[in-house]
Amino acid sequence: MPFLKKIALFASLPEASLLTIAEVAGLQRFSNHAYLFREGEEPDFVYCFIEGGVVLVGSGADAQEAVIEFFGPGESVLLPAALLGLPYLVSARATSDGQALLIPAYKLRQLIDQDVALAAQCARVLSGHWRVLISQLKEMKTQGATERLARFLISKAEHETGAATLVLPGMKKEVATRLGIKPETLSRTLRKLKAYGVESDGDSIRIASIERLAALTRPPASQDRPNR
Amino acid sequence: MPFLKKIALFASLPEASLLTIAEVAGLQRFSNHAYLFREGEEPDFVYCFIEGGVVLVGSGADAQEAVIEFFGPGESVLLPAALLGLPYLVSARATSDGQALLIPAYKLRQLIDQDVALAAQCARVLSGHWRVLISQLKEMKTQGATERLARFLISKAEHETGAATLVLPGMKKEVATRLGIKPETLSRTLRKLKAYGVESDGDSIRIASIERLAALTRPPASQDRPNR
DNA sequence: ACCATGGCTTGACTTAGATCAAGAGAGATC
DNA sequence: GATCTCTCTTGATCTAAGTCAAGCCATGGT
Repeated sequence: MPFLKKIALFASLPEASLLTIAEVAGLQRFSNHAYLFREGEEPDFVYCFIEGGVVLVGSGADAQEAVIEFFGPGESVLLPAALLGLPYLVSARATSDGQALLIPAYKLRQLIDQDVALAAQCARVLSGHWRVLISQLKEMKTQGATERLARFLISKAEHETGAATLVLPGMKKEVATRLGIKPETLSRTLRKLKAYGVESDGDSIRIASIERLAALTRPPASQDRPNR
Repeated sequence: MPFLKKIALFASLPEASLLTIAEVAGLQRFSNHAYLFREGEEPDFVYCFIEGGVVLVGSGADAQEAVIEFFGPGESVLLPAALLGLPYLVSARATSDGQALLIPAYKLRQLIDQDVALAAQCARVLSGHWRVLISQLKEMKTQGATERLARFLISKAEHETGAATLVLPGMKKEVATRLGIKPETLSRTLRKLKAYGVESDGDSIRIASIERLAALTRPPASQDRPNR
């Protein structure tokens, strides 16, 4: 199982642990827009993406969807539900064709109490996930739609300076709810960002200068604020 | 150290682990409104509350504060930053006098690679925290201020049916930003909830019927929706 | 080739919540 | 006991984002 090494959860584990995992892991292909699992279900597996990715969505009341986050190759989802044996709080919908490694939840619950390396790595990966959510929550509570979109785009760019081109990790309407806004508002906000050097064509985006865009997110701070 | 048993992180650990932890843990008293640590600092300790609690706040641009969550007795904060050795993303301000157990971060980073029981328990506690944040994010993205307040109040009540009395876990303005709204809006929203049997006096709240309040959060769902 | 379907954009209008402003109480401090 | 400061409330207005509605364009099926 060469690709175990590509999954953050397993990359740093010693050979012994890898072997045990390889024994219980299964491979699954999935196609775009397919649901890998749904909110409320009992957790059967942890999903680790080798290729392609998913979006985690929570379905609020009404028919509203709340996109929590996008996940791609090397990342894992559902560790929390699997470890605690509690129903999923979110559904996962594929954002492309791909394949994932599935680790049975009950196996993981056994292994984690026996294998220090695995347990410690789980704790570290979960810590990272926690920090991602904290950042998102902070943004939701303190920034407006424009700033959030700007930071989102920057976070999807590889480098942090100069120009960048990137592809949105999902449909525009998914990106919209990830940002906590409606698709219509995303459309308009994206257009507003043209003035800051952001060109969009379908699902690919070109940022002329990341610095310029970043300047948007922290208000001038000092004396003069031209307009706004 | 009898109170190690009262901390969720340690409650289920075997004697051997408890002893190692007791050796490195220190006790600290703190008083209301004091900052235990601030955003951006290097993580020195994990904090486990024996008595009293804190609020985790992230400071967005400008002077805006974003309250992430309240933590009280038995709970721990900062595990993620401590395990990863990354700067805190939030500050912690006491919401009452109290005392906390401090575990040095570097010790924890050592222990977690040696003690399965501890590592596994960290993973489980972090899983729980992750789920709490997911729920909050979902609410932020799909519900209005009124619904969020209602669910918040319900979550602070001990039982889930009948009447309940509760004390807000912090100042009203902290509760407000925890909910992602301004203090003024909290005031008004609280008043709106009077119509649903919620009486407030200072920081104590009386809910006449939790079921009635809960009904608010899931819209009628079926055919007829009176007004709205 | 035709017609659905569904995603995206754009415009006109509405609204939930923010902002600005003023005042009431409750502790502190001198 | 008078004054400051700080939290909370209430009222009047403003605005960012939501809603409703129409149209465009790509995709996919018949």
